[in-house]
Amino acid sequence: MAKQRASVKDVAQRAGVSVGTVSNVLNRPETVTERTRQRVETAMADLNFMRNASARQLRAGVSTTVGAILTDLGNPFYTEIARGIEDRLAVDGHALMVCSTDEDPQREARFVRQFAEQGVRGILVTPMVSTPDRLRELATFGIPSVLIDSRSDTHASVGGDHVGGGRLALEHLLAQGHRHIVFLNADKHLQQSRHRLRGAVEAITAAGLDPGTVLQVVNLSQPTASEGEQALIKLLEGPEPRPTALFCINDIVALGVIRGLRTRGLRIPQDVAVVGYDDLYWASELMTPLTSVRQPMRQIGWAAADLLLRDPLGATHTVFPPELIVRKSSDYQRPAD
Amino acid sequence: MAKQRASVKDVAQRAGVSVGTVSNVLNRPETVTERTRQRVETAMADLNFMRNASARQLRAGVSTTVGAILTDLGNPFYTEIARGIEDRLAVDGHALMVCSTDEDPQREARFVRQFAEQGVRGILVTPMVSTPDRLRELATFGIPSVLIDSRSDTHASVGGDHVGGGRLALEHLLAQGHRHIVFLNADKHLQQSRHRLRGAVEAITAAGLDPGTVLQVVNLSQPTASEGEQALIKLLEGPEPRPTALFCINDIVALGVIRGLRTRGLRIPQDVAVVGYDDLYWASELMTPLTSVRQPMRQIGWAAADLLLRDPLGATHTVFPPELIVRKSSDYQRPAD
DNA sequence: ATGAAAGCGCTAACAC
DNA sequence: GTGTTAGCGCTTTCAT
Repeated sequence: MAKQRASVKDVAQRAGVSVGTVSNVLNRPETVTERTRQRVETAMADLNFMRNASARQLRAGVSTTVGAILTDLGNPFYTEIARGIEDRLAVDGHALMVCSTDEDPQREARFVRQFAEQGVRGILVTPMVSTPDRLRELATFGIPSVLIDSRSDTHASVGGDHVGGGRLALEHLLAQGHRHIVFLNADKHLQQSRHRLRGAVEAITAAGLDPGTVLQVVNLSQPTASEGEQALIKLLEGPEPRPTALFCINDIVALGVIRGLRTRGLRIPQDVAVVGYDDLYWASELMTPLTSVRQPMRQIGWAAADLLLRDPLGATHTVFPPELIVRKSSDYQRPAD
Repeated sequence: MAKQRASVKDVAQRAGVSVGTVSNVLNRPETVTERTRQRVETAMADLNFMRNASARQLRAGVSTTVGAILTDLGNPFYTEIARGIEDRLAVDGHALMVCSTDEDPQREARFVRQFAEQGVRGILVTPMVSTPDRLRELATFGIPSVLIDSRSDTHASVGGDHVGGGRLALEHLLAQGHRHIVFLNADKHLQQSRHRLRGAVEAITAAGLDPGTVLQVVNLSQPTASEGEQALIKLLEGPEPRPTALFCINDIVALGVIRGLRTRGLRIPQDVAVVGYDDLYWASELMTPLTSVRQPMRQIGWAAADLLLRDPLGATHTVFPPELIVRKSSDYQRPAD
């Protein structure tokens, strides 16, 4: 039933040449006479020959697939990155394997190993703290990797400037007169979280204010809409003073926060201002258009894949500057108390 | 520099057994003595042995990766499907290769071939009209495939009921009193487009009305927000009567339409009602909360992968029923003219 | 229960 | 310019 696929041997036979010649037209066509090349190519077409990538990789050691280990394929931030990666890989015909870690180190470790066994050409990863260690060993086996969206001294990386992004957001909120701000942050171990917090604190200090009194940090167990909404509820039920502004680690969390504020009849931005991060494509169309720190996700993905393919060694760090897009959710000048 | 990876040979040597035994430990541990199994496993751990998937696949013919050919990894509809696929594959340790066709048959053909060369275990694809032909040949080579989101007589498929979805949307709009409705549809060759249109027409006919006068169809070159907005502008500038309701092929198009209506000062739903499709997670939080036909994307992806892995032959069709979620964008009873 | 050896499809070195 | 051949790492008979 299952027909056998044609191999180089079959092609060679049909074209009346040796397998070596077939291999040559495949890999070094310039070394083959025009005439025989034609014959071989005809034979290939006739037999519908398809190279066996496993055999090729086993023998030649060349891999043409790249693995991407992302935090969550269900999150547009990461899929935009994936799209950028894909576009770059398509340029020279590489394939992309993907997986989501959901920030579980165990899962990540499994995927790293799986990709290594597949013999991928390299690995792109939106990392956790422990990730670089897991990748170092692979590097000794000749499997390079590039970190996305956060950096490490030992690895090449491509991402946004999170310190700058945090600073931008806070500068804006301070300028709008806010003095009780809550940062709905992700896991405190994540570099992005720490960097954005650092930027926020810098902005407050630079304004001559005390971070300890101006900024309260809440770490979410997951940066999702429902966690954002939960955290908001707790804040509203908590002790005074109520915050006048919320800085959210991403737009999805902000979405949940906006929903929660609306449900409770609080006005945005008059009662509470909201700032998100990533500037996802729907941010401008929300019930309250969302102020957000924009990152060029697709470019980041593209650049990361590009780095991996051209120059995976060395610890280059490509940083894309963030951009604050001010919209209604924070567009309100607060009167001084 | 680049250390060599340990092979079964190295493991065998270190454990003082033959490579056959190592292979047995890997593939049929029950046939090996407890004691030697221990020894081999220790050796593997010591050498940090990683199986070479290429060699394994070449020799044993088993592949542990699945290819998914999706329309667009940048679109949440497809990434939710991807996430569902991924979750199912993770259950038995399969890896996922993905790519976006952007509805380009050429690209699709390239990816099909690429996956075939990789020797994937099977292919999942959100197809175009010509897709089944492209896959049929692979089936004869023993590479099964499952269509997602649209069906064919020759292939297994998993997806939503688009006829039913179109019917739901139109029944609703007709009940609200609309008699001039525009369907912002995708490519007319896509099965989803045709099915949803058929459902829409059915609903109109069932209501005793004339589809020709009630429904106008506009086919978008791409189902994107900006194309949706463009189409809207043309409609508004076009001849009377202006439509009172817009049925959009997906929520992204609806997003553009809503933006366009707002920009031009038209009220939703009083002046124009809008209905989307897919019910993406932000639909309820838009400036005008969006009525939409919900599809269980993640489940669809999961079911498709499940089908591929368990029972890829035969032409099973799994259909998930759509659900209409009514929100403000269409929540207005139109007075009879 | 374990070992020896053939061979999956391909590439690359070498011979002609 | 083309043919011959060894061998990549693994699995799998077939002996023992």
